[in-house]
Amino acid sequence: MPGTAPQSGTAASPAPSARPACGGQVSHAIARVARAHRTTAGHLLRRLGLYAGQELLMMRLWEAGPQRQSELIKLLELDPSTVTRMVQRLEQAGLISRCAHPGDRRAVLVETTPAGEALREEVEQVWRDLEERTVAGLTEADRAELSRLLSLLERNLTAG
Amino acid sequence: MPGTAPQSGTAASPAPSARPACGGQVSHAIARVARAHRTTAGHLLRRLGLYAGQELLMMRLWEAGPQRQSELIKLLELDPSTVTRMVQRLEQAGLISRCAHPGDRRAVLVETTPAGEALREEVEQVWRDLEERTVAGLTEADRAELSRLLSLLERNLTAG
DNA sequence: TCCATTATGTTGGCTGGCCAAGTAATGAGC
DNA sequence: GCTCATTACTTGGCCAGCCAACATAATGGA
Repeated sequence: MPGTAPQSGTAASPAPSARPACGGQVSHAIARVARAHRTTAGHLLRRLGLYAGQELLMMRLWEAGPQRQSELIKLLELDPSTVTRMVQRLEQAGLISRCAHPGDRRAVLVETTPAGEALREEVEQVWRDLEERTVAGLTEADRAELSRLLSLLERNLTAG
Repeated sequence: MPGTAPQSGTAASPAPSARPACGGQVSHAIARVARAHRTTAGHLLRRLGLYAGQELLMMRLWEAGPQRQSELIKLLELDPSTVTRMVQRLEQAGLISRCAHPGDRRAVLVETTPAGEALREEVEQVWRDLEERTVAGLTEADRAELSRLLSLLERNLTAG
C-alpha cells in the first residue's frame, strides 16, 4: 500500500519510483525506458526539424538509396498509412521527394533531396549521442548482455 | 569532419556481421522491443475496450483510489494535456467519473465507476500474460539482470 | 481474353503523446 | 485588502501509429 508515509522527506534513499512487485516488472520498465528514450530523441531531433520516428525513414533512404514506399514499410515495420503520411510531411518539409516508379504505375519511388542529404551527418551524430547517453555507465559486458536480452524479448513479442 | 571513420571509441569487437551496427545498437533494440510490446498490449487490451496507455491510469486508480488529476500526472509522468484527454475519453466510456474537489475548486477528483472496477481483474490478467510472454525463456537471473540494466537506462535518460 | 486475386498506396477516423497558450483558483508577500 | 507568482486544468495544434475501407494497377489462372 502506497499509503505508508508518502510524505516525501528523506526516505527516498533508493530509486525514486521504488515500485516493488506489481506484476509487470519488466513490462513497466520497458515502457518507461522507451518513452524516455523517445522523448530524448525527439528533443535532439527537433533542433534539426525532425520528429521522432522520421529519422528512421531518412536513415533507410541514406543507407539504401531511393526506394519504393512498400520497401520502407517492410523495413520499418510500420503501417502503410503511417508511412504515407510520414512521406507526405517529409516531402512538404523538402527533405525527400517522390516520383513515379517506371514500370509499376502503382508504386512510388522515394528519395532524399539535397536538403535531406544535408541532414545526414547531424542525425547520425544525434543517434550516436543518444546511444552513448543511453548506455552510459554500462560496461561492455553489460551492453552485450542487454543486447542479448532485448533480442530475446523482441523474439518473444514478435512471435505471436 | 566526422569523415568516414567508424567512430565510437569503444571497440565494436562483437561482430557486426549480419546487422551492421548503424550507431544505435541498444537504441534500436529498445525502440523495436517497446513498439512490439505496446502493440501486443494494445491488442490484448482492445478486447476489454481499452487502448494502450489507458490501463496504466486505471491501475493507478485501482491501487490508490480516487485522486486528483495532478496526482495522476505526477505518477504517470505524463503531460497534463494528455491526462486531461485520457480522462475525458475514459469518462465518456463510462469507466471513470470526475467530480469537483471539495476545498480546491481548481482540482478535479477522478475515481473509477463500477464499470471501471469491473475491468480490474481482466486488465491485471492481461498484464500478467504480457509480462510472462515478454520474459518467456529468460532465467530468473536474466530477468533480474534485465531489470537492473533497464533501471540504469532509465536513470540515464531521465537525468537530463 | 476475361476475371478474380494480389500488391500498392491513399484517406478518414481514432488513440497516445507532446508543446504552447490560455483560464481560473490558490496562496504567499506586502 | 491587494497584487502577483504558482498551481491545476483546458484547448488548439501538431506528430506517430494503428485499423478499416477504398481505388488503382499488376498478375495469375481458366
